[in-house]
Amino acid sequence: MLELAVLGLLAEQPRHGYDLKKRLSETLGPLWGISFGSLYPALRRLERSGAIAEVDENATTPGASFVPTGSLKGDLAAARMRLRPRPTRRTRRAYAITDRGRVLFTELLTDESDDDERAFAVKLLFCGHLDPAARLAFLERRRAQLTQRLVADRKPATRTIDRYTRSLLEHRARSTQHDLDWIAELIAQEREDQPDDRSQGATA
Amino acid sequence: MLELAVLGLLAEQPRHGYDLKKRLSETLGPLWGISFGSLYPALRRLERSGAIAEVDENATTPGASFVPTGSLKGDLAAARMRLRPRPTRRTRRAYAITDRGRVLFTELLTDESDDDERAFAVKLLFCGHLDPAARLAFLERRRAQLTQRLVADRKPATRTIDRYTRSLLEHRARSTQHDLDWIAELIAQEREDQPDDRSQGATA
DNA sequence: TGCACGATATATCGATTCGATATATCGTAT
DNA sequence: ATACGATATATCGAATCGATATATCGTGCA
Repeated sequence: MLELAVLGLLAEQPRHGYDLKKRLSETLGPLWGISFGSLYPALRRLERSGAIAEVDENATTPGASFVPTGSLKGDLAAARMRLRPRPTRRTRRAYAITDRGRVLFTELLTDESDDDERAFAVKLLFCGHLDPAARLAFLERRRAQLTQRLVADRKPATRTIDRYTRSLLEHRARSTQHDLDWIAELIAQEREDQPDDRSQGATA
Repeated sequence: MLELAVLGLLAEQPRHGYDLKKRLSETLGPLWGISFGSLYPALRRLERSGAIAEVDENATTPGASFVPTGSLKGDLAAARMRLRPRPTRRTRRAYAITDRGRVLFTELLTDESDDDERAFAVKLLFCGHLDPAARLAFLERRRAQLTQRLVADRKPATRTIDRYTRSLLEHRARSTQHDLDWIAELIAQEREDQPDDRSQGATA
């Protein structure tokens, strides 16, 4: 999931870790407070797998020039580092998405096997990269999921429940309905933009 | 967090793992799909620390009779197990909360340092165990948190954002407002039940 | 000039949680 | 009998979290 989020942001332009975290936190907000302890390992995983690559931050045309910044930028800093046992880098590392990364991005974005709350939010952020039909399918999938949940929520509890528990359950049901209305509106907007409606036909 | 949830349920009556998971899943629902991979280790942690203890399921008076079920219930099953290298138990293990556990439960329930979405939901489930003043403080804390978030959500985005991102942010703000209304009502109900309002007075 | 301090930035550790998988037991319908 | 689905526990590797450490940058101010 984190990998999808990172790839999605890097698909726009090269960024460094701290920036990625800021963007994701302000957009996903309380739903997913990404931590550095998961972000940096994720970046290393992606780099190892060749989905992203470190780039010179000053490269203005993203994707074009991969200047592998193996050399150093500041001699003083470098000298200081050489004095220490493990020369940990603490200056910016900018990453750009690679062609392999774009393929992976599409795979993760269209993967239907993981569809929890988080996954939906992240995928929605980047569903502009999907073609209209796939995007509609994605939204419909979410709608079905929420409808399903609402059915489960509506059925009265089998056992006696405490006052606060009841309130929580009632609020959850209302929230689900709220989410459902939202998705329905997103779908309506999609259909408006795409009246080309061959309803589930295989005439792609 | 899981520990609080487990202790809260066991405070009502002894239960076994599978049951705990069912209860929590149906109540916390999509917000927190507890997995066995976290539940069973949590049970072992709690048992090691003495917060819970294994009990005979047939014990009708919880907390009174701790019959350590070291002995076996079925000879045939036991015989079958002895034939295997590692006689893993797969029959029910019921646990009951101990006095140590009740202390820990209260500590976790009143701990203000972790207050994310999950923590709020879990604590709400068990806030009936708090005294009215503490419960009100808990709800007020949540209200402040949501109000804070709403302020952050309301401020217009500094940068250009995509259509779907905007929709997500708008929906989030509405959801937060929805949650806030809910909490406000819970608080109102509390004050109704507790008009005894000596505002922060120590006259318990 | 220098230097204190908060914001920016990366890294890492231990613990918790997740998701998948394996396997045993129980109830019941055929 | 026995096949099957629901109940039940256990475990592994990987992802994530939360805390902590440390370096660098920008800015105000003495």
